[in-house]
Amino acid sequence: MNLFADIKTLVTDSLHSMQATGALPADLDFSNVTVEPPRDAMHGDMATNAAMVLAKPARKKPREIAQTLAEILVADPHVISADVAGPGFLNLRIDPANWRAVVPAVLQKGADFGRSDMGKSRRVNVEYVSANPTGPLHVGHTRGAVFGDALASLLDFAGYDVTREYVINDGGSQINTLARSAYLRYLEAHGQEVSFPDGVYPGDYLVPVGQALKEKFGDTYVDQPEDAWLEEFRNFATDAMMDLIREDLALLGVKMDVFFSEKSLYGTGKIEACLQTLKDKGLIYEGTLEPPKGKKPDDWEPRVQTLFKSSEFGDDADRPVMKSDGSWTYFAPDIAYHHDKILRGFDELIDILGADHGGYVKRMKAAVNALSDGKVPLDIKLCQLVRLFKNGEPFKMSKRAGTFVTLRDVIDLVGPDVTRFVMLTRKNDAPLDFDFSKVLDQSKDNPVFYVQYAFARVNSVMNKARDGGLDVSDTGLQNADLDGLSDDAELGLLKKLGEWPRMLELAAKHHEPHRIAFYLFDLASEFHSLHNLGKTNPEMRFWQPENPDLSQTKIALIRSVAVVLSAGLGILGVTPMQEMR
RNA sequence: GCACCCGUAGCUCAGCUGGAUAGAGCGCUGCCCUCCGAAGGCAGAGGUCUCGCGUUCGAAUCGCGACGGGUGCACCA
Repeated sequence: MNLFADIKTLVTDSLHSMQATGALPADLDFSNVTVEPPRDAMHGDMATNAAMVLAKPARKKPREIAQTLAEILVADPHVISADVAGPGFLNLRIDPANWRAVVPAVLQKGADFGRSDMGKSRRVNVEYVSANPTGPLHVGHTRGAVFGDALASLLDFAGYDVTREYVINDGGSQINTLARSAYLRYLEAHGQEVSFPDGVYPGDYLVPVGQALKEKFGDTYVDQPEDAWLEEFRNFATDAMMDLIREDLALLGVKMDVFFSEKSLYGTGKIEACLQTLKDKGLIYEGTLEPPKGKKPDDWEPRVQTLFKSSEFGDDADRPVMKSDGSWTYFAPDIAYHHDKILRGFDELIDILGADHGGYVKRMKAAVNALSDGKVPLDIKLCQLVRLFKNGEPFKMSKRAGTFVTLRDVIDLVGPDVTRFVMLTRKNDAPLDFDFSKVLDQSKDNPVFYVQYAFARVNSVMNKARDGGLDVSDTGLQNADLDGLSDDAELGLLKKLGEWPRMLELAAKHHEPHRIAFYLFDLASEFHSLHNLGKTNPEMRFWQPENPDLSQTKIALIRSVAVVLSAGLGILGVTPMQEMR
């Protein structure tokens, strides 16, 4: 159930009947009509802007339309009052019974309450992390991983058919660097003194790879030229790094459906076929680009290359797909990869990238637009930097990797739940401060704790009531008489619960999982507030041993809060805690 | 120079794609436990939504132009 959607339907039905009686002209677009919570609760339960939106096309005064609409709406049993306010707002008061009905709906559906079919099972591919397989994941990857995973879960909850995908960049030259770095560790494993020049990866994580290479190949490659071992070491090291990355992801609780190898595009004709498709559309040509503006490279000279006409799709310039020596640029296999996703039948594509890839957005959207004839939308979400602190001091070095803080470092220090929640308390395009000391703080200053605590607190009350002999099972609570929920604070909490399905659809529509984190914080806040009323006013306590019926009513409400908290945390990938330790 | 992101309370940030008197948390001031978990709650002070022009019934939100901050601008991946 989604009360806001129900009332919106009621409003549009009423508008149609106004058209039938001639109160409104027949040809009107209702798509801008909204039903939403008013900013100020004093105004009512819901407000609609229908009269103001329609005033101009209908050539009527907004207040006049609102008045007629109000008369129709109050006739409906759901609506207690409909008042015209301000320039033409229509404020609605809903029969509290409608809000109370949220409770049995939550208790019956459990964690599925709020699930939506807005996605209509459309197939969405969410590509995230996709770190180069050259070492362990670091904090930057962590944010992208958490964001992508939560977004995927959110879309799933909203009725999309979601595929979580990781593309392994195993085709580029950084893999050669990895192989050479592994070779040095291999020599080291044979007791040789090695040094690590600039341009190779010095991290300790390659030590075991060197050992494993020794076990596998013995001393076969010890004094051999690069040609002899490069291919072999590339494959071995890439596999080892992907195992490492999979372990990292597992620590975070991230599970991918597909690991796509970029290498699989080479030598299979896929890149060629993709570019031929573009060529057939007249979007590939031989040409010369302008020199780059700003810092001009010293060695720049005009050269003829194979270019993609991305400027026809809003990019600033055309982009090269082939170098002058005839090899592919990075862009070419990436286009082919997105082409592959289109060919696999996805209706929508989403890429999660680091903010440093901002320059890539327009050209990739251009390519997808061209290849799908504008039919498959591509949304690219850029995740800003994470700034790490400890006790207010910047935190930079890792014991493991030496040069950067790894995902494992973060998980070891604060655990996956805290990591995930904190990283989702900011929208993706805002930088995030992550202070190791603050995120572990057990107080209301820490949103993670605050939300978890609300859940634990509900459980605590329920345990107490259960010990007192009350039936607090979900089926038992469904039978509670909810008329006893009449206090403003209780109704406020009911309304907040009623907003959950609506909030969720908006978050899914905008690809913004952070909205869930903020909602959960608000919900927890209203719960704590209500809980506190019982401190001074015993009648407001949830568990009142002398009044089991009323207790059951109140506990049905807070149990619903716990269910929604749990569902929301579940989408974010955070495990709710029964009790705080 | 160009593109993208950002600019909201002293600080860190929300603001539901144009709605009503712009909201939280921290910090500051003052309150509330013989208490279902005070690991909490309530109240107060604090704003020219960076600035200007425009669009309209109505702008923090949309458009244009400044200013300030970040990121990216190679045949790198």
